Amino acid sequence: MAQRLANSGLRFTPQREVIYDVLLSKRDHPTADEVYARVRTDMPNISLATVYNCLETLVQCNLVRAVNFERGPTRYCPNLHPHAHFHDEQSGSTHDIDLPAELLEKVSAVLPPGYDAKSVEIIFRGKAQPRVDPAAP
Amino acid sequence: MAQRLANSGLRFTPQREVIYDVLLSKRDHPTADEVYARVRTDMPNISLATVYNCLETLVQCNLVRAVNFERGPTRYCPNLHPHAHFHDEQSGSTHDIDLPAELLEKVSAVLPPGYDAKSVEIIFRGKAQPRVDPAAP
DNA sequence: TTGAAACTTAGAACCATTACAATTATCTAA
DNA sequence: TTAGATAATTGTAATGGTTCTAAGTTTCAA
Ligand SMILES: [Mn+2]
Ligand SMILES: [Mn+2]
Ligand SMILES: [Zn+2]
Ligand SMILES: [Zn+2]
Repeated sequence: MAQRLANSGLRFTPQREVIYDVLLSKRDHPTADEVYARVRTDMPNISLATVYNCLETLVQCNLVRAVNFERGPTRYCPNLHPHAHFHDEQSGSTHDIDLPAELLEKVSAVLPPGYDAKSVEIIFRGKAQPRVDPAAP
Repeated sequence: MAQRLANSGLRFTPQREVIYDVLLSKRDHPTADEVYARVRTDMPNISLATVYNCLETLVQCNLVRAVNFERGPTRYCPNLHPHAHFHDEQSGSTHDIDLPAELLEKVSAVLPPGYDAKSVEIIFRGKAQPRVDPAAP
């Protein structure tokens, strides 16, 4: 992380570190407000403005992805693998869906000549069954 | 249109009609503000609140799709065919990309068991070359 | 160690959208 | 063809996530 920041002329700060830790430790695509609440248990005097600033910084240096559903608050995701998002409309929860490189190629292949896509974003909406743990009693 | 509205117990109003006409006549994914500006040339006393209300109504009865890019203002699209959106980051313009049913199936096939998607949204970002008209001199 | 550049902070401002409450229009059924 | 119930429109205020600002603080290369 320090390396990635330095590469962009950015500095390593306690605020950036704890925010990134929060994202890594619970990967449920929290909003800035949720990150703020979690970070405050470790760093009670951090400001919400700093949370926004740091999240933006982490997105800039490609450690974190910003995800949007309709006009709701932006959510933050530290999963750097190519993946889609499944938005469960009942629970409001968001799940990562792995995307094989092969599928991404097939998707980009629908673009007519002249279109040069730098990124592809795929969002599913619907409901996800709560999986039953097969090891449960 | 009147039929589609009546089916949902909604009324056919001049405001709804002119807003839908505006969307059909220039399919460049305008924002509510842009729709408001266009509608006012025909109906100068319409209110912005009504534009928002009517757009929402058209979305509800499936005559129009709402499209969002990051946190920018919602854009509105009367194209009912399954299609993706290509967002040109230089010009800010948005283009429809036709999606073959076959591709949509392949995309949905990446979902693990237990996930039931009601809709799939695909957004490309990048740059689109201005196409040269082959019939031009 | 120092100092320039970067960062954090509290609070104000922004802006797309939604809520509100009063007025007006639509449309069903007498 | 109206009456009147229901739905829609309107101007304006409020909301909420986010960004801006300007003052103080920290980082880190030299
Ligand atoms: Mn947020
Ligand atoms: Mn809009
Ligand atoms: Zn994710
Ligand atoms: Zn479209």
